[in-house]
Amino acid sequence: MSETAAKEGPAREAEKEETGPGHIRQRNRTLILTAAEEIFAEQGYRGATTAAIAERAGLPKANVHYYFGTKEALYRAVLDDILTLWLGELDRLTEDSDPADALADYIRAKIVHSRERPLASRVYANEMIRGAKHTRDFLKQDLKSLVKTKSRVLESWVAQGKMEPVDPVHLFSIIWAATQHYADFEVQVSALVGRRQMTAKDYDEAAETIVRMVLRGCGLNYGKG
Amino acid sequence: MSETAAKEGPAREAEKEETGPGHIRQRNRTLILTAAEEIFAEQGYRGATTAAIAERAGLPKANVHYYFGTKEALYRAVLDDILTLWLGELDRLTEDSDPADALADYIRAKIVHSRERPLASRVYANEMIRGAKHTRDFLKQDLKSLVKTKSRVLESWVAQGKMEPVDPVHLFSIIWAATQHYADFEVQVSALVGRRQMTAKDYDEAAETIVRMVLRGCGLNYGKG
DNA sequence: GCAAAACCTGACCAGTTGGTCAAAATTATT
DNA sequence: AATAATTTTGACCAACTGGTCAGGTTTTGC
Repeated sequence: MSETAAKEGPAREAEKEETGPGHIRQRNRTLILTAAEEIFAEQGYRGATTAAIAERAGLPKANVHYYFGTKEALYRAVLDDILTLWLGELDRLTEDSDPADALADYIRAKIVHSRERPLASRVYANEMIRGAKHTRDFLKQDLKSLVKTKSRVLESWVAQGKMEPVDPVHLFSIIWAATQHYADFEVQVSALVGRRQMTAKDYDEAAETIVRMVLRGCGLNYGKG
Repeated sequence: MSETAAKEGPAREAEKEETGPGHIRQRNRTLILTAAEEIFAEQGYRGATTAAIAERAGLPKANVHYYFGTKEALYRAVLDDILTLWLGELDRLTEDSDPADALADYIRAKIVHSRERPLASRVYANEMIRGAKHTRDFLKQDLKSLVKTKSRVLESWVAQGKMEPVDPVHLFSIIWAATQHYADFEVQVSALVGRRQMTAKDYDEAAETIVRMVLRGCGLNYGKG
């Protein structure tokens, strides 16, 4: 994508008072990006107003436009942050790792993400639902080639006799759908488990259920299976 | 919910020219509801404008307000339609049916839904992502009690030794997530399979992959499993 | 055929929106 | 200390938004 994500500040002590050139820009951009992620997740693209984002960030509206220009540029920057966060996630799937361990680890990591950064997941889900107008290139290039790479890993696992053949696109789709569901549809799942908020145990049980279905679906052992 | 869904017109021949009292109301409400589902799915609640809905329906904006009053009432009517459509969906899960057959049928039916009415799914997904402000009661009452009823069916299957125990809430969550993903994230899946639009075969393969994982995850037979 | 009910709609309105700008305040550089 | 660069912000604007309404047209019931 285009905009650069929030970078680390100067590697100083963990002191509040940062100094040096650009530290104001750094702080305010982060404030705005965080606020924007919240508002975009809660209200959708069109529903989010720059005024609401500014208020949540504790800055005047004109300041938001000073740093990001337009609402659309800010939205792209938020998406950039999310995609950067998600991109390296598939690293644990390698040819010589154990399929069951690798897939289970990946699923559990994705569930942790759903618990810890549900807002990011919701912004992304919103973007997909509305047709991925700002993410077309990412999907057709970065994500597609990443999936292609990882498909070869799956094929090698199959060739090594480690697992049954499974269509990789559908496998990833199911894993992503199931794990992100706990972020995007949190309100529905919460209602069904009868709690105002899901507990850590709820998320763990969700992860184990998904792991169980995926592993057995791939002809791998899980529990009694 | 409150508003009534689109009802069947008088059971006449399949003629275009309907007559009789209320036929105008019937026709225009359907036109507006269909247009509204499209616009709400594409733009989200806030992004959808009554003007855009009216234009898509081929009617002046004031006409939309004549039939539905407010944008919010129209949105609730659209949601009503969707929920009514989805409510009777779980009927095939009964105590004396075969778990493998019943679950497989249900998953395949849900995938058909994702293919044939993706817009409805997207409106619902959007509503969940944004916190289900208009659907709280449905979630906590109708859906929760329905899931509770169906949980007893699952428990009876387990008691009959037909399948392994599985947490019903997570099982349904995974099924819904995986199947609806093909409607909500259609643009992403399309990009990954490398087609502008998914084919019927793509949907069938998706369904079979989900069925395979769910059945084996429940300790049921599927293919070589 | 006629009155009542239902339907239609252009014109209008008050509130909101993303975005601009110029002048002031602060921070960085020399 | 002086100058340059960056940051801050209230005031402003044109476009758009959901919603209203009065007066007209069509459909319905009898």
